[in-house]
Amino acid sequence: MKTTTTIKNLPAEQRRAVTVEAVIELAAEKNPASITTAEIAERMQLTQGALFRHFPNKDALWQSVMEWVTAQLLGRIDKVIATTGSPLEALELMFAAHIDFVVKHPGAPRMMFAELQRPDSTAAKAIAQTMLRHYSDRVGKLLAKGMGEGIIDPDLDVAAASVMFIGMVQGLVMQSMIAGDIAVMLGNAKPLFALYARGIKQRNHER
Amino acid sequence: MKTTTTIKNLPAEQRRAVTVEAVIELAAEKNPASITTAEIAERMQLTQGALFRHFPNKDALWQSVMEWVTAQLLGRIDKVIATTGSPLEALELMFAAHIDFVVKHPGAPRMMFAELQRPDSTAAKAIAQTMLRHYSDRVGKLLAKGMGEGIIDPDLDVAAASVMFIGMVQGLVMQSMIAGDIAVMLGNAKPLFALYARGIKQRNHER
DNA sequence: CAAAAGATTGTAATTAATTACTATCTTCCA
DNA sequence: TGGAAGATAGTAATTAATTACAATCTTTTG
Repeated sequence: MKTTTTIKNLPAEQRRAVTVEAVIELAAEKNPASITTAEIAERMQLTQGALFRHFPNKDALWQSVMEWVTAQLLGRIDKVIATTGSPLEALELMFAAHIDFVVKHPGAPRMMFAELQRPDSTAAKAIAQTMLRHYSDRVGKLLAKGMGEGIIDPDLDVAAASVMFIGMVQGLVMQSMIAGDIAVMLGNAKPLFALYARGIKQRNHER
Repeated sequence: MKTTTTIKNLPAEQRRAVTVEAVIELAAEKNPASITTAEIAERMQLTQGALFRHFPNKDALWQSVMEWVTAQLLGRIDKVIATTGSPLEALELMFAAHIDFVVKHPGAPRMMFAELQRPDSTAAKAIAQTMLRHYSDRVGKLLAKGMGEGIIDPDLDVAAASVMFIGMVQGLVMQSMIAGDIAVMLGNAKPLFALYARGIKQRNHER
């Protein structure tokens, strides 16, 4: 038999996938900017040089990581939006899906933030930027739809409401980093969205 | 004459202060975790080795930086709180003061975030954590006071409202990083707080 | 079907550059 | 003039990337 803690001679595509996962894992434990190729290799039970058989350089690896994060997050979110009628409910499920993803992969938001901080204009950074733009678009569209349906306050500042939506996630990430415990996000997610909903909802005009 | 682009032979205390400022400046331009002592020295027109005449090691320097950020931010905020009667108005001015500080020193929030991400428990990280706890306390106290005065919804989840307050700042920082322009924060600050206020305010009970 | 030929994946060692930090000499100025 | 501040020139360790070589998988072909 061979229950295989370590798998060697993986086909290239598979090895690349495993490498990306290893980076996400490491990003959960330390500042992504400080992750070395040696650490990645060690985590995968591989020699450092072997990494460069699958990625021409470190930047290319980081680009793959950002593509993975983008596909994962936008994929989950779009699935939720597609299967939900009410825009307000969609926003709530979208928020929950995002939190769920971040709890499962705490390294993902850290990678995002680290990439956005880079001064140069690398491919990885560009991916992170477009991803967030798409994310913001999704929120904006749902808000606009809700305004059309009379559920959301017609005087709402959509840009501000989008910033606040992303800020909520970021605030939870921050809180979990202070607490040193990722799970605290789950407990605060629901009341947080309730507060958000209270701010954007249309009010009764009876007086 | 000598209009002093470069000032040499500064007294130790002054040199330390200038060094901290240089780090904050660099942190605005790149990931704080990637800042090297050589870069800091270059920015100050000093040789790299000279830095270690004023700081025993890099960690000590980073600790000083975090102490500076703490003193600056909490200082500004406490001044605002002390000179404002209404808790809701105090929250708004506190938010404005925070944004103003971040716009003037974009490196500050990045240093905070980078410190919180560290896996080890350094002195600098501890300072960052306590700072955020104090910050959260200030918000919580103001919210509680507002609830007592009947201005803020008595059923409000104070913890969630605190997370959202910090999240707003973080969201604006994120937005400015996408845009690559720090000043966008100023334009979105006011509508953002208005949305926040709408979520936490006490409602009229006439019906 | 089996063995040779080729391609793929991985190892171990080494590279030049960069890192934080130090020892020693020089300059400044109170 | 003597102590503080900076310059100069180092150190050992770590970094991403490259090398020559070996193991292993896949394809071809007699």
